[in-house]
Amino acid sequence: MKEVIENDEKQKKGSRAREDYLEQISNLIEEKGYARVVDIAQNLGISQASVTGMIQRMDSDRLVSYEKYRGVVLTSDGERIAKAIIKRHKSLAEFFSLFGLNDEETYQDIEGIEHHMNQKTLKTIQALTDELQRQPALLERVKNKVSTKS
Amino acid sequence: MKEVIENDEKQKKGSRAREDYLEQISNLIEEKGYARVVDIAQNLGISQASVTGMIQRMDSDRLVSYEKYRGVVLTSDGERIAKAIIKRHKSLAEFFSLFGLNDEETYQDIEGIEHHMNQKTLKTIQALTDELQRQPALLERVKNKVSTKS
DNA sequence: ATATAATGTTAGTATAGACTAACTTTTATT
DNA sequence: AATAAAAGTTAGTCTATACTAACATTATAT
Repeated sequence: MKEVIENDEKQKKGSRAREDYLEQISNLIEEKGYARVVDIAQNLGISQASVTGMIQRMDSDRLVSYEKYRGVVLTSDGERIAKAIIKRHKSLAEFFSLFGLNDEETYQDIEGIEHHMNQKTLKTIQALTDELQRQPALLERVKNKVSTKS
Repeated sequence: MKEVIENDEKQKKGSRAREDYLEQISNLIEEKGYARVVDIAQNLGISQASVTGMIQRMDSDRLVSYEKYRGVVLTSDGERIAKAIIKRHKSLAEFFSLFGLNDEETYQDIEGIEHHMNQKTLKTIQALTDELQRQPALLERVKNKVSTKS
């Protein structure tokens, strides 16, 4: 019984949508010092009303702290999740940009992928990035392989 | 007007859930020659009733062809999408298994990731896999880096 | 061939997350 | 301070996808 409730909560806290909100909120606070509904909506490409609804739910889940007409701030849980997702995003972006993959399409890929990557997998990507950065010749060979692929 | 309809259709056909169904159905047909509701449900970890409902919707979308109490088969559209997603799955599985990442956790990662990877990104992964397979020493260096990472 | 088990379907329900329209509050401009 | 614009909220709706319970069909075993 308890198990089920805990699983549900974990599921909710870590949902794709919530992670996207947390990422944007964190970025906005970083950039401008605050996160407004209108900007979150803009960055996520959804309506303001949807954002208001979601941040209310996220407040119930203790991911953010919200007071009507005032801004949103991250709780420690929210902060932790946001940091993790942003770190993943950066690692993936760095990895793909090695190959000149940093257009809009790849950005979409990253946004999709970043939610599904555990620590171990992420570390492998990071190690690979590191190695490729140290070996430009190797990187070139791989890049060449991509363009001449079947 | 037309744009909107086309986008909606594309969205529906390519949804995460539908891709998962197509992948499992294709795998089942490959393995056993047919795809039963009970097996699809089993493989996806959901109820039989949910599968029945979904394959009915997928029949409307022309992703599968379905007749009550008879099996499900893939249409050419379904086949095409299934092939693409399975190819992505295999490429990713091959890549990660290079690093000994092929446990249950990584499998989950792959299932999440495979839906969000365009052709260009996939080719890069494949080229990298190829290069690492040809250079065991390089692979070892990267693997070693992972285990001694901060 | 009938009883039982396995499989499949229907009907009704729930939930997450989006939407629009209408309304309220806050901020900016004169 | 009055008003217009911008931002935020509420209420109600929609869709995708899952669920359970009850029922229907098909397959299996005696």
